[in-house]
Amino acid sequence: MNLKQLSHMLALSQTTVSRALNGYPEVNEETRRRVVDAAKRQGYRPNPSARRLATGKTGMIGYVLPTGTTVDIDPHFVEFLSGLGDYARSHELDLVLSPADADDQETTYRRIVANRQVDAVYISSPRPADRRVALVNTLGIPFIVHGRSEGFDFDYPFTDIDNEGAFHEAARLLVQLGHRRLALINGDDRETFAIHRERGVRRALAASGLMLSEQHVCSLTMTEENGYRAARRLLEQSDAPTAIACSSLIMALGVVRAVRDLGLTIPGDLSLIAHDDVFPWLKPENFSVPLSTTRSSIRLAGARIAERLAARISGLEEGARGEVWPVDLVVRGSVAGAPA
Amino acid sequence: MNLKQLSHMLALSQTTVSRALNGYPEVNEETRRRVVDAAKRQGYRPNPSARRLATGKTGMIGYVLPTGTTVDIDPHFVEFLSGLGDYARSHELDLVLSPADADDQETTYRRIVANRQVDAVYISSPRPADRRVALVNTLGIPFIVHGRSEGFDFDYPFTDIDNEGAFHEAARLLVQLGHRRLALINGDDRETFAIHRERGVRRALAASGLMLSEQHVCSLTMTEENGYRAARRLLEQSDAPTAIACSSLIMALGVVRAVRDLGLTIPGDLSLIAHDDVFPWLKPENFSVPLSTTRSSIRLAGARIAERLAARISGLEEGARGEVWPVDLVVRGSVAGAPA
DNA sequence: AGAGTCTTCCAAAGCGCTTTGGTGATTTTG
DNA sequence: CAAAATCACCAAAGCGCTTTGGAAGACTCT
Repeated sequence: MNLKQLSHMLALSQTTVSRALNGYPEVNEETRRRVVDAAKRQGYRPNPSARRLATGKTGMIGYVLPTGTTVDIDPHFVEFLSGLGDYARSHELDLVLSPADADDQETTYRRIVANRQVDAVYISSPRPADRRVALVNTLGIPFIVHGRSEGFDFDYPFTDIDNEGAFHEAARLLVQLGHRRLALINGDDRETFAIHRERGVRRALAASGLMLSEQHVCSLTMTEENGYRAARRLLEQSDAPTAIACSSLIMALGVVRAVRDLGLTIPGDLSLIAHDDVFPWLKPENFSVPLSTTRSSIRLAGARIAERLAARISGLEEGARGEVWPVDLVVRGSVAGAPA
Repeated sequence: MNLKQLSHMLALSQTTVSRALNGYPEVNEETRRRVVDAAKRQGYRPNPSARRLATGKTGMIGYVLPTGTTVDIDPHFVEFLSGLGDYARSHELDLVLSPADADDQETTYRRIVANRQVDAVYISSPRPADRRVALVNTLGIPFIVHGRSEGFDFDYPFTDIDNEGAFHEAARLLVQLGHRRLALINGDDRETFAIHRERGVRRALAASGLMLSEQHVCSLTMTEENGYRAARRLLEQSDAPTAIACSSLIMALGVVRAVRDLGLTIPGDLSLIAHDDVFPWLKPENFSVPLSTTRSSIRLAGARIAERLAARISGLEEGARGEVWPVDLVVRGSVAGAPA
């Protein structure tokens, strides 16, 4: 059932039927009702291919997915997707993932924009002066950044959490508990979130006249194994830290294992706070010693970004507003006063 | 730069240019070269919207993503996606995720087929007599099932691993080591993979005249917390098992925690084998006691399924061939002879 | 009553591609 | 050497929508 047939059986022109269905004003309300009724009864659904050829609108949002045999997709992605999908579903939006060579995403961005394959895109895991952000900004496609970039001469719309504030609070608490030697097990420090977290820790330490020494900060992709390695390295130093802030729950698993392997205890010998993106399958309260966390649901972020993208597509949102969400500091058993 | 302009500057008809570019035979090789050259030089790329309106081909593969506030996307998904994306990238295929109400995916399948939004789809986490499989089969869109369904009067194409064989081998090893009371911590037993795994364990036990008692099998979604709960329940029974087969590494984390909480040891008091889908961020060899596993890379499965979908789209693959991959049993420190 | 203004509808022109159904020119065939 | 086959190309008709540029009729206003 296409528009031609439908309009024919209604004895109306395609124009009128199209307009009736799309809510244009120049059609009699009585006629509109007839049309809408008939369309529903006949199960008419406009062919999206035809519509996009005519309008350029696709009803899809895009994401360029960096791939490669040595490239791993972040497990956070799936939670983000849950939120995004949940919103998108209720608004009949689809998500198209365009796999790209991790070292050349630009080609893909250009392609999906030139081909008008999607109405908007989002960008995740941004770095300072991220080229993708600059690119989509000049290409002129609606977009939202999940996280923040830095160092541009233009503004852009983003949704981020207060990484600096979160890790500032975490470090401040540890300092107040008497810790003098803090360490940070961070994610990839080419990404902005990691930079902000380090900044937060340093600021908290500086406020008490302390420093984060270079050998007390690790920056690694967030795997259990890397968490273990980092923790061992830190704890086997002569001036081993008495407290660690850790950028991920998965890494924290490794930290806990290292602590155990070394015959130490949490929080007796080491206090630990990790960032929790809220996975359904791994909860900080279930660690053998319940883990203190800075908590922010990445799933909610996904839903929010879908919402903003939808708003931009339909012209309801404009400009370069950035929003920064506060992060909860949840104190559980893994922190205590510094050992004597 | 569109076809019209290109053909005009070449002083050829759109027909000839189109055919030259798409490799049709009825065009002089010399002319074809001219056309291809010009197209490359001008950076001409056919508008996909127009092409799909004309041909119905989209260059996209689809996946219906079950969503809902209470629905969690399986973390395995992201690894599967890595493989899928890696293949898709090299073949200029995009993936479109259509979020659907988890309780009504049929509407979405019908929509993407009726609208010709994708050239093929894949289905994951199938159950016996899975309605989605029956549906796409009748809808007539090319598809591959990742995993297996059961109980249809038709065949369908799938790629699965030998779950029954894997857990049969695992259980057989444990029995040979003298274990008499085995337990199974399984995934959702409405899904085929879980049924097959249980079948494998039962078969191995039966071969030695043993049984899998009802209170020794747990079926839960695969989270750390559920692994913990299941293990505690099992180990606090009067006839506690001396060996556990576990369907996921994430659950195994919980099992290990439970064992520790109960003051038991692996493998002294309990032998443990888990299934490993090969995550980059959590490796069985890094468990405090290295974990024995049945191993099969879900990422490779993703790449294979993308490959088969591509083959089906281009007509290179037909029929209902199912393939079943063998699974490695990797023995590490977490198994030992049954305690006396 | 005639001019202007809405209201409500329509015919037809895109959107940019593929594909059908030819048409001359050249080569092959009996 | 005429007939048949092949080659290399083209004009135009879709694909199914949206949107432009009217146009007919009803209504208002002076």
